[in-house]
Amino acid sequence: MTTSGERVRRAALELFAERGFHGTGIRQLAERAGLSSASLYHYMGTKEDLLVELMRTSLDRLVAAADAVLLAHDDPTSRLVALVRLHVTSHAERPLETRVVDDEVHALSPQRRAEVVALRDRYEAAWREVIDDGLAQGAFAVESAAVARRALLEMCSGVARWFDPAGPTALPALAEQYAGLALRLLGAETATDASGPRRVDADTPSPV
Amino acid sequence: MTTSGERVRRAALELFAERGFHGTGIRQLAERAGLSSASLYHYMGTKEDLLVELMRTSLDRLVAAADAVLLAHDDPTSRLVALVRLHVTSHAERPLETRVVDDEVHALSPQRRAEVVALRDRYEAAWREVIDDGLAQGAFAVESAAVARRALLEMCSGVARWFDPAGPTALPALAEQYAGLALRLLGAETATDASGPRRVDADTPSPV
DNA sequence: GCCTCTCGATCGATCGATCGATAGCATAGG
DNA sequence: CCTATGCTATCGATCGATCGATCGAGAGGC
Repeated sequence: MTTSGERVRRAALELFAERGFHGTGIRQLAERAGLSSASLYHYMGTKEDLLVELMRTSLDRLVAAADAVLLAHDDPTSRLVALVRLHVTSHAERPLETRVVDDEVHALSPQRRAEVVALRDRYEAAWREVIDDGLAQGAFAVESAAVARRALLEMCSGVARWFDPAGPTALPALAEQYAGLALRLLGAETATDASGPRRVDADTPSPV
Repeated sequence: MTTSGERVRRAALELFAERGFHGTGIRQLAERAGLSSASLYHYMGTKEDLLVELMRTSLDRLVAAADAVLLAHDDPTSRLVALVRLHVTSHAERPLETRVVDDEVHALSPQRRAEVVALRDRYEAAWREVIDDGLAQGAFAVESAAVARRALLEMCSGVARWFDPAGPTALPALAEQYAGLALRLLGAETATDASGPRRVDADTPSPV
């Protein structure tokens, strides 16, 4: 059984992802959730509160998963592979959440935005640590760690905008491809074979 | 001298990029342009017409520049480097245009969206051709041309969201870095040195 | 006397949000 | 067992504000 509260959140997720926060009206939200617009307010604060809640839920999970990755792995290469798998998998499996998080930050008031951005920064700090360590240890070789990190994050986030579960590439294979692309981009020394996927950490279960 | 029409377009560009299409009101637009909301309509059709015009202008330039790249270069490697330079440079120099194009497509009605998406697809077709050719000729080595193309485009587009002209990396150097990252990601055979920038085509002037 | 440009006033529609009321269900008091 | 009380869930009606857009009018140059 799904509760009305869950239906409200689901409706908001779908509509915010599809039409954007400002493009979604309270009445559309209510209709999608199967409620009147008045009843909506029994399950949420303001419309912005609802958006923040969706973002926080999504980012909390991502941050926790990233922390788990750092705990489960030691060397920068396997950590990076695990982070890429995590990011690609979660963006492909939850495109609505991640699209809302990535695209609707601008709709938040300054205070709420700061809160959400702080969470996002905490997540990206894991990437920063891994890439910096890899550079310091000589496992990676790039001119700028900051540039490489941003390039990698944007590249992996894009998956949420085009991945189709019914498409030619299954998700696990896609995550492996991205891990290989990321290692090559970083100049990882293990990347000598130009075409095959890299199986640095094949027996780790999907962390999301 | 700047005409009122130019000021309207500039205001729309800034506000659509900052607050989004649906987050920008006609009256904000007018205030930023230094006009009344009624006068606005002397220089535009509907608000959506204005958005489409901004997108088309930006995409037309991008498509023309990509076509010029294909004309000016023959082999896939130098073509790809030129495309990356073009994309990164234009996204860094015109972050407002590119953010509007990349983020506000969802605000368009189906017909207008189809028109804009067709333009964007025409641009991306240049990337597809270059990557497919490079794979066929053995210059690149990736599992999936489609995956690599999307990863590259997302990675390069992200520049518009964070590049700071006053930051530590100047734009030409950044474009070179991205060209190097892209070649490594594609498994280009020339990418043997792991750290230095690649100067495959250093004497081509910036095409945007 | 047209043509370009600008504006105040205002249109109907929709916005996010709140109100008081009602129905259903639980639990406690007699 | 009955009913009084209180809590959860729901809604129609409506609030003031703002939305995108239009109107007729005026100002100024050609």
